[in-house]
Amino acid sequence: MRIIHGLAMIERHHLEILRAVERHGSLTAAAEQLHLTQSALSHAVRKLEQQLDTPVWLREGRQLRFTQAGSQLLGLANRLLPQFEHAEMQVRQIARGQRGSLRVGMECHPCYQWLLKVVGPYLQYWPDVDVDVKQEFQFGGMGALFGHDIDLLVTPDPLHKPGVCFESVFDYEQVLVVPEGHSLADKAWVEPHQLEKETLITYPVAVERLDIFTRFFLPAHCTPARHKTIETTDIMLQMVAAGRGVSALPRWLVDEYARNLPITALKLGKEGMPKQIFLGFRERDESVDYLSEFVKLAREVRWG
Amino acid sequence: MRIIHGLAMIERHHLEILRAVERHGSLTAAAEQLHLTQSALSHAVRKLEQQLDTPVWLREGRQLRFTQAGSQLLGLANRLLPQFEHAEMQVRQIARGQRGSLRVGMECHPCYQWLLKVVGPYLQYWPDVDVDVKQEFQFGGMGALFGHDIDLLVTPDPLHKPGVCFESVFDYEQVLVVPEGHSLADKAWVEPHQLEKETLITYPVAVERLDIFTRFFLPAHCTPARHKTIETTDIMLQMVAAGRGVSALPRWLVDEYARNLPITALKLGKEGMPKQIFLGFRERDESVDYLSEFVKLAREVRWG
DNA sequence: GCCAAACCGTGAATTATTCTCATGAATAGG
DNA sequence: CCTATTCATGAGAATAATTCACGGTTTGGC
Repeated sequence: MRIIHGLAMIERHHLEILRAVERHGSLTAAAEQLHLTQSALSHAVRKLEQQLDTPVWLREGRQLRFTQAGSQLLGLANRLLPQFEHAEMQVRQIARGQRGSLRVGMECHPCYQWLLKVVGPYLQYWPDVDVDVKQEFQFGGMGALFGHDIDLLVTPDPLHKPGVCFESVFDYEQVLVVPEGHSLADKAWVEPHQLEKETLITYPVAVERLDIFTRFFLPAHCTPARHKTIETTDIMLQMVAAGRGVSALPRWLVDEYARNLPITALKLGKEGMPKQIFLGFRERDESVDYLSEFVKLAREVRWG
Repeated sequence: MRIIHGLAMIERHHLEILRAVERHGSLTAAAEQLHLTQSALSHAVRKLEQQLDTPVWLREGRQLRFTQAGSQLLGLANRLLPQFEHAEMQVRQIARGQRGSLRVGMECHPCYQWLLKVVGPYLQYWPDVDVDVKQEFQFGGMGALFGHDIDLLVTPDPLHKPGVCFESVFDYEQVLVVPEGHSLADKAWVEPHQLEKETLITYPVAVERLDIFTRFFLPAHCTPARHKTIETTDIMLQMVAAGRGVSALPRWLVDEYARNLPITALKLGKEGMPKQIFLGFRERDESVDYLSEFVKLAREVRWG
C-alpha cells in the first residue's frame, strides 16, 4: 500500500517483528523465528523508525533496550496480534462452515414452541454457531429470506420460488381445545356448525393465515360467534380452561399443557386437520454445513 | 513479508479497504478515499479471499454484500484500526517530546462536573498532555479500559479485577433536591415514605445504577409515584425549581446551582448518603507519570 | 590483552509484491 | 435500448521487501 499522506505506517509485520524481538531477545533470533534474515528485520525497523521519526530501541552494547515509543508499540503488538490471529482462525472456521450465525425466522406462533426443542440439541452439536430468532418481517418471511435478513424460515406454508428450498420437517395434527366438561368434550370430533355459538381464541394474525378459518369454517360457510385474539399460548389456554372460549392448536402442544390444565383436544372434522412445518432456506446455502445440519437435526427430533 | 507457513494473511491495509468499502458503499469510492485505483483494491481483496479461502463479499448486481466472514473482518477493522491510529498519534507525540494523550472515560453523569474542576489545573501542570473525555462505552467502562479505548475511568462503582487499580479520589454526599417552599424543604432529612407521592427525576440510566433506588427506596420497600428521566443537569434542576419533581444529586453540585435557582438540599435518611468517586486505570500504566499525576492531583483538589 | 564469536547496520543486487492502465462484462436507470 | 457506473482481469510498470556480502562493535574466554 503506497501511502500518500504519510499517515498509515505501522503495519502488522512491524508488530510481528517487535514482538519476536522482545520474546527472543535479539534481532537475529527473531529473524530465525520469522523465517527471515536479520538484515530484513533491520531494514524494516529502520524504515519504520524513519517514518515515525523516533527510534524504537537503543543499542546498548549488544543488547537492545526499547525506547518509550518502542514500548508503546510493543504494547500495541501484544494487544493486536492475538486479535489478528484469532480472527484468522474464526474466518477459517466460517469458510469451512463450522462457525457462523444462523438467523431463524418464524411465521407461525406455535412454531416457536417446536423450534425451542430443536435449538437446544443443535447448540450442543454446534457450539460455535449463534442462533438468532426473528419474528417480524416487513416483507414477509420469503422477503426476509431473499433479503438476507434471515437464513432459515420456519413456516407452515411453503411458497416455492426459484432460489429457495423447502423441506418438511414435522407432521402434526391441528386440534380444537375445549375445557373439560364442555358439551363437546366427549365427542370424537367436531364439525364447524357445532361451534356457531362459541368464542374462538386465536393468535393475533390475519384471518387468511388461520387454517381454522380457511380449512374449517369457511368451506362450511359458517363462523364462530365471537373471535378474540391473544398473544401468548399460556394465557390462551388459561382462557380456554376457564370456559371463556375454544382454540385451535397443535395436538402436541395441547398434550403438554393438558397435564396441568383441565382441557381436552378434539379432532377438527372427522378426518382431523393434518399440518406440517417446513424449513426454507436459500439454495446457495445448501452447502453450508451448519445450516443443512440444522435441517437434518430438525427432521430427526421426535416427540414422545 | 514473505510468509512461509501461510498463516499471517490479514494485513492492516486489508482492514483499511474493508472499512472504506463499508463506509463509502463501493470499491470505486473506497479507492478514491484511499488514493488508490479501484483495480488495486480489487486485486488486494481477491488475494485475501484466496488466502482465506472464502469470499469477503458477494456481488449482487452492482452492490456488494458482506459475507459472514467479511462481517467478521469488518468488526476486526473497526476494533483494530482506531488502535493503530491512536498508537501512531501517541508515538509521534512522544517523538516530538510531548507526553501523549489521556483518554478519560466517565460512568456517572455528575462526575463530569467534578472532572471539569480537575482537568483545568491538570492542563496547567502538563501542558503537553492532551485530555480527551469519552462517555459512551459499548462494553462498559471496564471494557473500554481493557480494550485501550480509554486510559482512565471515572466511576462511583469500582469493579475490582486483576489488571486494574482503583483509587478513591473524592468523598461527597448525595442529597435530595427539592424546590424552595416545598413541604419538606425545612426538614433536616427525608425518609423514603415521605416521597411516595413525588415525581423523581434522574438521569436516563438503568435503575440498578441509581443509588437513590438501590440504597434508599428499595430497602424501605417503597418507590416514588412517578419516575422521569432527563439528560442534562441544568434542565433537571430547572424542573425541580419549577416544582415538577425532586431529584438526587451530589451536595456540592446542588450548592453551586442553589445560588441561582430556588432549590434546597436535604439529607437522604437521617445519616445521609455518603458516596465516593473512584479513578480506575490499568496496573501496567501505574508507572506512566502523567497518568499517576492525574490521580494524585484529583485526590488533592478540594472544595470550598 | 587479544581473538573468536555473536551482534547489528548498510548498500547493492535481486526477488516479490503492489499498483496502474487498458479493457471487458454485468447491471441499473433513463 | 442505450449509457453511465461498477467490478474483474491480465499485462506490464513501479515499488517495496528480502538477501547477500561485508564492516563495525561488543563480549567473554584464554
